[in-house]
Amino acid sequence: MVEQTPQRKSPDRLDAVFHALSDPTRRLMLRSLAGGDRTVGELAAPFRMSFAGAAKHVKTLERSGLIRRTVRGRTHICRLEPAALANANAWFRYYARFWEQSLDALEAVLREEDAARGKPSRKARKLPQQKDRLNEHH
Amino acid sequence: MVEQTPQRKSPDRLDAVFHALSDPTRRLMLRSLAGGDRTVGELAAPFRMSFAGAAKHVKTLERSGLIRRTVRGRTHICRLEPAALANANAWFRYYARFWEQSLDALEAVLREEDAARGKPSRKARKLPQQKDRLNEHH
DNA sequence: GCGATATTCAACCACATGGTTGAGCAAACG
DNA sequence: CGTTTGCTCAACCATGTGGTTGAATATCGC
Repeated sequence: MVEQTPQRKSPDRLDAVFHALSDPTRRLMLRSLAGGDRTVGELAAPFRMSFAGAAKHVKTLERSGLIRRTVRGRTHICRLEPAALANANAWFRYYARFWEQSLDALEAVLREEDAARGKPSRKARKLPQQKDRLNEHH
Repeated sequence: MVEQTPQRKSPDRLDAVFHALSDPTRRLMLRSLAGGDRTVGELAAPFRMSFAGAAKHVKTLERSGLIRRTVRGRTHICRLEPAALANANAWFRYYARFWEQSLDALEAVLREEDAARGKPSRKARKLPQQKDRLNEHH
């Protein structure tokens, strides 16, 4: 039997957050919002799709809680809402515990950007014997 | 300019990864896998849905790259494949700095980013010239 | 061999999703 | 005032998704 979920604290918002993130258009919109608040029109502009189509994506982001919108006159200004992302990030952190061994391998991947060449430090992390992994760590 | 930064490594895998994570059943399966390798039957057992239904979820996880399966006899053993998760985690890392900016003192982040380049006061609100395409293929 | 086990596969269903178009509506502009 | 702007809404369509059932396919135990 599978234990009760680690996501019980943020009930089903995680579903919406991850779903929102699963679309490249919406990720790019978030990326744009990372540079500052944007109107729906500004968010929609870069995409080839219709305005209403892009506005749907904005609404999806809003429903997920990732962004918030304030109406000012006829323009709707969107801004990031970091709380929702924090939940998803917490999810990753939770699982990072279990995947710790592989996670420092992934750290290496992330650093590859900086240390792409230069040092062949190659930590040779013993390429884990998949037998005893993550059982001692809770 | 909108750089395609974090997604370029595994082109559309991010879509699949976030999509896989957007379902609570699949997240619970991942949680089970965090405790060790599992057969498809073991993964499916805790859920009230049909076996074939659960097996579909397993397949979705596999397609996303989050898990890998090795066939041994008639049983299929699934194990976590953290590399895919690494990309999603990298995505979070990338956006974390923008998020912090809206969370607390944005000047700190701006200083770290721009002071090195010598660009003084900066209004993040300014709309960048993103008229150029960022649609398609990210 | 036989039968039980572990799994995939195919067909099907209800419904959500991503996209379109066209209309409608409130606010800003001249 | 009327017209344009910014945006939502509703209808529609194609495809995808989560779920079912009923096979079919290997494999293990006897």
